[in-house]
Amino acid sequence: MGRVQAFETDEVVRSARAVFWEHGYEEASLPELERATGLSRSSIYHAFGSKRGLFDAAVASYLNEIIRPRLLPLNSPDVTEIAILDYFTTLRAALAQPDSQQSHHGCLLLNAAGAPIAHESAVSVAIAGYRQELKSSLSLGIAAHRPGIDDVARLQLATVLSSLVIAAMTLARIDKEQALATVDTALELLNN
Amino acid sequence: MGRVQAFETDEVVRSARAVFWEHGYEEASLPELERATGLSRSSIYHAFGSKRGLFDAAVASYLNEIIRPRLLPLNSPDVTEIAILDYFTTLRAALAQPDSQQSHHGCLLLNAAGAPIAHESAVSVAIAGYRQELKSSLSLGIAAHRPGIDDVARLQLATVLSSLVIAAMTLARIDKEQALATVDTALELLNN
DNA sequence: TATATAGTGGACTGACCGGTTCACAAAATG
DNA sequence: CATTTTGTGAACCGGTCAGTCCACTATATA
Repeated sequence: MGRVQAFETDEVVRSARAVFWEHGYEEASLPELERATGLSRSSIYHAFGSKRGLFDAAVASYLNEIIRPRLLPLNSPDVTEIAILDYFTTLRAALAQPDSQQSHHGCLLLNAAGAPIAHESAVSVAIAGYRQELKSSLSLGIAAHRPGIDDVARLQLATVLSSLVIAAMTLARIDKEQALATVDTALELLNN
Repeated sequence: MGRVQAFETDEVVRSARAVFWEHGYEEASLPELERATGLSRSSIYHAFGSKRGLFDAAVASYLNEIIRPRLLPLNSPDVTEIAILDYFTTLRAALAQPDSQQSHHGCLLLNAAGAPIAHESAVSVAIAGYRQELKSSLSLGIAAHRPGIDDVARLQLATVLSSLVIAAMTLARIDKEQALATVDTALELLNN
């Protein structure tokens, strides 16, 4: 029995995730990934197979650690009446925070949507799935927030709100004011 | 007096625009731009100064030839009651068309929003300006569509509709059904 | 000590990148 | 024909890329 793996895979993936989030898949270089993870390329290739393999792990990490925790309260069996308000308030706070990755780089997945990597089936499926998950979660939050709402109106509002999220994330690295104003519109719609 | 420039600058920029639209700034290579424009790199550099100079011209071309013509009816002094419905119907048709660039690649500017090039001030300013222009135009269309609407509601609806546009464009290269459904939601909101 | 595996560092492969240079050809005018 | 400008093609510069290879070191267990 030989040497045991010394690094934490999740920790390495988090570091790599930050690089992909900032630069995108294509512009994230091996030297930069080496620096961020603290591993040499031999170790990276041994653990993940390829740069693309590391990217796939980063996408999964992003969904599990950044996206889904924020959607959790909406997907809870006892989702509260204000869970959806909290979701947007939390999102707004994240976008407003001066030194957060969300604030500077928007959404890793939505950024990938506009990049060449989106042509990879697995990547576009992941992004499409994220959007559906977002809509579905918001729909549950809307139902809890407005118990009497009919299905058609609820799904429509879910489409609108998820689109406001996408727009805000897209604008995050372009114009902070417009991004925050977009989230504010979501909150206004919910408070009407 | 010597040789006259033989190529049409606008035509060259259109060809280059198609390459940047499909690949993004970073992944658009000089050889690919040479192939698409039919010019050698010497001529490209002579006419545009750099790859970035060509990209800037492509962005201007995109705004002037793709974006603004579609917003024109909304910005007209005698904007019709159904101009905004026409806008979304036309957008939907473009996204539904199997072999159009919009259908395959979404929006050149919004794709750039998630790319490293967005860190260039001039690029992010162009994207922020496009979003404001879109909102402003939609606001005019909303006013014509619903003459009695108050300012607050109109601006809110403009934010919502422009976000639906952004979401649809982002989803265009990811999931055609979701992209079209997003535009449908905009039309439903207007027909309520 | 032997065995087995993780991890490194750097050289290497083969390819490509944006941008520059320049001799030469093409084309327009005088 | 001379002059001037556009446009080409290819070599070149200096650099970078993802991925491979391998001798070597480190580490854990028996």
